[in-house]
Amino acid sequence: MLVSNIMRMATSRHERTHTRLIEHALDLFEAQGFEQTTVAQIAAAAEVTEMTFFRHFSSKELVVLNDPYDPAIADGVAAQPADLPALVRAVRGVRRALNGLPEADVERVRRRVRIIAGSAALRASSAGVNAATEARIGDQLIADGAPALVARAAAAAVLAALTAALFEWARDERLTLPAAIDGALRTLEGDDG
Amino acid sequence: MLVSNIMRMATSRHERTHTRLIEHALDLFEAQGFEQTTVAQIAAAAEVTEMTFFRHFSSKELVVLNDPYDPAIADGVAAQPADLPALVRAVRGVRRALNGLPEADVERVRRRVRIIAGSAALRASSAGVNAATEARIGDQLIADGAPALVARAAAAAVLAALTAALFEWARDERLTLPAAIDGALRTLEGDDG
DNA sequence: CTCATAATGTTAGACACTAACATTATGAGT
DNA sequence: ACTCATAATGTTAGTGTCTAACATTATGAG
Repeated sequence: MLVSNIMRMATSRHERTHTRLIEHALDLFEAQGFEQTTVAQIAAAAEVTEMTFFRHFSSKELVVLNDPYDPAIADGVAAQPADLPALVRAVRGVRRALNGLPEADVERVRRRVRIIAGSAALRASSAGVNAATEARIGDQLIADGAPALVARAAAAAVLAALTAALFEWARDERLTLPAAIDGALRTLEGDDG
Repeated sequence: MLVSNIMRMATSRHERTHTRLIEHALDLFEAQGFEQTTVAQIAAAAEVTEMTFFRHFSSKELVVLNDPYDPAIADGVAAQPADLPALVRAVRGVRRALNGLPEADVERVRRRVRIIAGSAALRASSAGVNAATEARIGDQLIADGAPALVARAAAAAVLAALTAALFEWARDERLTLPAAIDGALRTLEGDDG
């Protein structure tokens, strides 16, 4: 019963329409822009109703903003020695968590980031998605002895720099994802001229 | 004619309903929360129509997000010596721009920030408001010779840390606004343990 | 007091999203 | 293969933000 569930899960109806919605949504966002695309259009392209769209994604933004790498980041921060400055701990924690990124679907990620970077609404609510991670990083820094103000500022700065790196990477074809991330993080460590 | 215009501007009808809308909006946001308050309620309290509300504020968020200190920040960055690291230039530029804050209405600012910090929607779109300032800081850093990636990361980090400082200040009554800002900025300079 | 125009009102509608209930499809056990 | 609980989707009706086009009222300059 468990096994059959797992077997079925690989391509259940729910999952099929889920990916179908994502694909058509991204296509439309690239072709017409995010704000110019209505949920009705996406639903029609995926041959479902608007209602079904909202059953899969609680908002139009969340079709694009699906960050599965979040929990790892807070763990990476927790793994840092507590006697380092808060900002350094945050930077190294993020670097550690993002070192082993799955090389596989980098192009798919770049596509999404490009769409996000191209829409003010998406950029804004991508900050909202990051808020949970930011809070957890801050909590971890506080638990390791940092003052609240310092911890919140460090967490916010690292995530903002990381997001900026992603946007630059999406914009500049010559950049590698690890190179962009490392460049941004090193900026925070003062390793530049 | 010019004089009479100025005299009238101090309390024109437009300006009166403008401030009336703001006051009633903030009152309602504090009493019921931002998302629980409808524009219709605000308009009714201010004795105008919804349409009038949107003529004064292009979105519900913009009643609270009214940052008049933006252009000064980019100027402060421009005033820094170009041979310093980008992050340091950004930090010192912001510090310089925010040194002479009008002491007067600090409590009014704290009220607004508290409302913003208490709503996910407002936090998200406050990032949107900062985007223009962030872009200008980044442009300035690039103009002074910083690589694009470093410039964007530094600008994003500084503004994010600044925002975090504002939220902490709104939350912690013991904090002074200058102290909060300075604490966040010094975190980015590595001046802590 | 008159008149241009600034300020607000009215109406109609698009779009994102929610709630309650109805319908269809899918697979598990038989 | 058949039955049936339930997962998945559909339908309908609505709220709330925001826009556009046009109508009305208030304000101050001459």
